[in-house]
Amino acid sequence: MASEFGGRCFLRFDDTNPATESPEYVEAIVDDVRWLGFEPDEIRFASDYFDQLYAWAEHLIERGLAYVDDQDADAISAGRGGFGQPGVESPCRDRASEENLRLFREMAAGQHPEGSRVLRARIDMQHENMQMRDPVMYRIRHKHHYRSGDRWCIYPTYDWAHGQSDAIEGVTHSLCTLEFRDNRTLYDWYLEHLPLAELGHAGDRPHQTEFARLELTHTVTSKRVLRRLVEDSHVDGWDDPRLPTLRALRRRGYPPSAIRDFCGFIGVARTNSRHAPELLESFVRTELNAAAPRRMAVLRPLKLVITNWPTDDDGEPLVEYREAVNNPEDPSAGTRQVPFSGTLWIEQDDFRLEAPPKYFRLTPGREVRLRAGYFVRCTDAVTDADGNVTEVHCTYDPETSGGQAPDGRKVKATIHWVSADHAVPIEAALYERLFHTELPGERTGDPLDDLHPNSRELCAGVAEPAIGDITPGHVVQFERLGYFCADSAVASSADSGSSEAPLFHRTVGLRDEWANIQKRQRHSGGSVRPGDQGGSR
RNA sequence: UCGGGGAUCGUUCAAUUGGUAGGACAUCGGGUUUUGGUCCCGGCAAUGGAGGUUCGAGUCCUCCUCCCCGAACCA
Repeated sequence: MASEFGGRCFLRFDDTNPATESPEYVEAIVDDVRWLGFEPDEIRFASDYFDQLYAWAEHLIERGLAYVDDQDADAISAGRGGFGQPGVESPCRDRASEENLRLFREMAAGQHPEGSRVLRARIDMQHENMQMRDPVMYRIRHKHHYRSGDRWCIYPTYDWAHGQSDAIEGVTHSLCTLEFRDNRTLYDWYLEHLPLAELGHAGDRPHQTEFARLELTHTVTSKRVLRRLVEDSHVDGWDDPRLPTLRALRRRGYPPSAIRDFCGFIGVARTNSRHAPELLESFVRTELNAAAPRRMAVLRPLKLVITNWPTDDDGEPLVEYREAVNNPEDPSAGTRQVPFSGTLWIEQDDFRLEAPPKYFRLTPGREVRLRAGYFVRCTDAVTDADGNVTEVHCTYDPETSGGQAPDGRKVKATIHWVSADHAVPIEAALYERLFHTELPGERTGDPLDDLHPNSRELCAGVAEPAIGDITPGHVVQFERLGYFCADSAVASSADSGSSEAPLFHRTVGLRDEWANIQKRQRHSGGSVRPGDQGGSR
């Protein structure tokens, strides 16, 4: 927004609570923001302003607008009243300002125990907005702060720090999420009662604007719940590709530009809404379709033998190098050589002993095209004792080397493959939504009750040799399977068993028409709706 | 219970001062295609409800309904 209007953008950490701040979080957030593509003009901390905040607190005390309250947290809470019930004033509320000043200085000097007193703004205990019922400005915390060290033992609350920090920085537009709407009244009250002119900033004081947070279905964004997922090992860490955190999306291969496009497209609104992840995924696909190099990989291998494949003088099957385009969307990406021979791995999904309706792939008697290879016709299949297909036999047509038949006959499917003798083992992680419901926790109150039991499936697969070109952190399209990101973690946190195979995270699948057809076939599944038959109305 | 926000296709974001409700995702149909991908064409589909003002209301007024936030020494 700052760049759109030629302004400057500050990234500020409101580190007002020494108990919940740590440098690790700061570094992680700054790192995530940079990766997303934003360079803050300045990084600031509310703790930079503790001195000014303290001086302003005395300013309010001197004017009878703040007082030290000796009540404990429970008493203050009880005195605040409730929705529709007015609060009651604290017995300390009319203390003389000299005494308030003395007490406040003693608090700052460490002469009072933690929790014994607070400084409150003196506003209105009858106010219909709870934020205005004498909010707490300072609390005593005898704790070390990761930035201000042991200099302070009283710490400002968020409300007392936020607007003032904005004012000190000369911020004009202070953006925050919807739940702070009620706090805005207090934000304005503080700023109106402080000598901001002394700051020397030109123009108006800061103003707060609220907008709806970005929510997605089938996941959680609550820090509390995310932490539970991580700490209770439901996921592998903050960068587990199933999480919606920026570092997770990064590890999964989401291009930052796709995330930015998505955010720009949905815009900024005040409506509480929850976007379907499909929309984000469509931006990811658009980006990756243009940029990702193509390779062939087989995730659930099934052996295919070409029975009429020629052998060389030693009786060994011939090896042929086929030229394959690296990206049909980008001719400049060039081509590569892919080894082809008489024994190949194909996808189990690409063969059926008995083909269901609309199934275009391999089945006995049918001819399909091997991508960048030849037409092959299935002659028969070998099954084991349980009836599982273990091997598929085909014959190839040497005339179809160009991918077309000279006699003009067509095939309805093109399938991918990997030469068995040249296959390099890989491991692929396929992800489902982390939660199987749109709004996790809606039924039981606990989001974890809606965890998808199999949100990750690991496949031991094979890929063509040129997979070696794909370095960690980069995304490749496995043809017909989706986009996959080479894992960038030093040691894979996924339990990959004994395999040393490189790990690929499926960023997102390709649009899958066949999956839709199957879904429809399942839903119609022989049952006919009553109205469809009778023709009566 | 009181205060504050909000409500438009299945989902989501639009719609000058009141003037034909539009796009994207999803979905369905068709075309192209050596990825059932991409691309192209087309279809379906909405103003929460009831009144009122007006030639004309998603936009203005009244009442109602539903959803979200708010009673931390959290942010």
